[in-house]
Amino acid sequence: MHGDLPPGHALTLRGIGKEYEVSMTPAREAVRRLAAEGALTMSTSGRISTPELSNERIEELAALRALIEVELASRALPRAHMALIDRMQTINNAISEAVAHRDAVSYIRTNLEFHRTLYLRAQAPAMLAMAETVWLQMGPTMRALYGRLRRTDPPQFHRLIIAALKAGDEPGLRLAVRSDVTQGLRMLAS
Amino acid sequence: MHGDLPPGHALTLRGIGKEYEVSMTPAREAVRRLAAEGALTMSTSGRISTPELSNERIEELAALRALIEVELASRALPRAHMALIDRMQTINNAISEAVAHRDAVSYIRTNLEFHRTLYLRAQAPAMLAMAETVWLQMGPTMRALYGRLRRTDPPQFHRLIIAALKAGDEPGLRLAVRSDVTQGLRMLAS
DNA sequence: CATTGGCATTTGTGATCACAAATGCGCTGG
DNA sequence: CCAGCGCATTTGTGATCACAAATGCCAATG
Repeated sequence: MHGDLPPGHALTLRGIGKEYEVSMTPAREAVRRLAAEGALTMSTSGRISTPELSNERIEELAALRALIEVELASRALPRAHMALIDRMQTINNAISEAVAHRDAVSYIRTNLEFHRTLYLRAQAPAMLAMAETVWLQMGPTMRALYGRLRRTDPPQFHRLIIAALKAGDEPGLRLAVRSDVTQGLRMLAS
Repeated sequence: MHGDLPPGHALTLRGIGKEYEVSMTPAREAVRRLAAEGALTMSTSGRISTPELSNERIEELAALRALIEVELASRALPRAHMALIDRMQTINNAISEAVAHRDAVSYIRTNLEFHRTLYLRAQAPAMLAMAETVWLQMGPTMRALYGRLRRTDPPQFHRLIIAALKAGDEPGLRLAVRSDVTQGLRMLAS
């Protein structure tokens, strides 16, 4: 989810088991679960690797993020008090730091933390789980995308999200979240 | 997914293994995967059962269905030719049959087949997978809901969906799908 | 130099087992 | 008759193993 692995990275059950000091059995369960969620792909012969997403698949996942996360943000809005917004601003500073250090993994992790902090307030665990499943599928691809990118400025739409939250502006929040979530697509196109 | 099991139904690895003539190992993998997708729940001690959904959770899953399936229908609309609509009408007749026989499992299965037939045309596998994950979570609950229901008429909104498809009416299709998907909530309220 | 053939190695699969914890049933005592 | 206790049974966990298939390397050949 955090982009620790690049797309197409191969994994083995014995390797995972050794890494976490367990036998093949727990490693297999974890892998099968992640494969079911789309976080890993298994070839017909059972080989395990991180997914290499086609552009169509990326567009689809971005559309799913837009659908689900806009709804989550909308549901969180009435419950978003100043303490929450402050916390999001703190996380946003950490994102700037990660961007400045060109640390893709930190960037992805703090960026997702920013979103999750808001969505937790929506009190909608099933929706949040869906959103996280999408994040899981995009992890390696986001690493590749952000790694390719040469940017030094923090995400502009996060400021819009925070502003909309402060103003209680629901349409503005929906637009800001949709824009933020879809911005990765523009990177892809360029 | 099809409501073969009622909510809260307990399962054991050894029982599943015996039922499908395999050892505990494949049974465990299947159970862990289904648990990860929310189709089964595992207690803290690892006991397995079908989920008993709270009303809040049902509302959330219905909202997810509305979000995702409306999008799928919208994407399928431009590709929905007459052969597809004919097939959907045939399936709709099978639904009427299932309703007449008060067969909850057949009803659920054919109803989902109706939706899947349309959504397959959207060429959006990730979205369809998401929708099916939601279906999976609702299976036992749908069985309980439809089993409680005493109805003899087929779903009214399916006719609206077909009409909107024929007319190429996208807003109408979105509304019809949303209504159809959300109707189960009304059963719950009554 | 590229391609094909074969072989050693790697790798996932499913079964089995020992173990510990949880469960549930029957018994006892009030 | 009911509540509480204790033990036999059930149940999930993780390790290990045998096996078959796939993989990849290396050499032989055109």
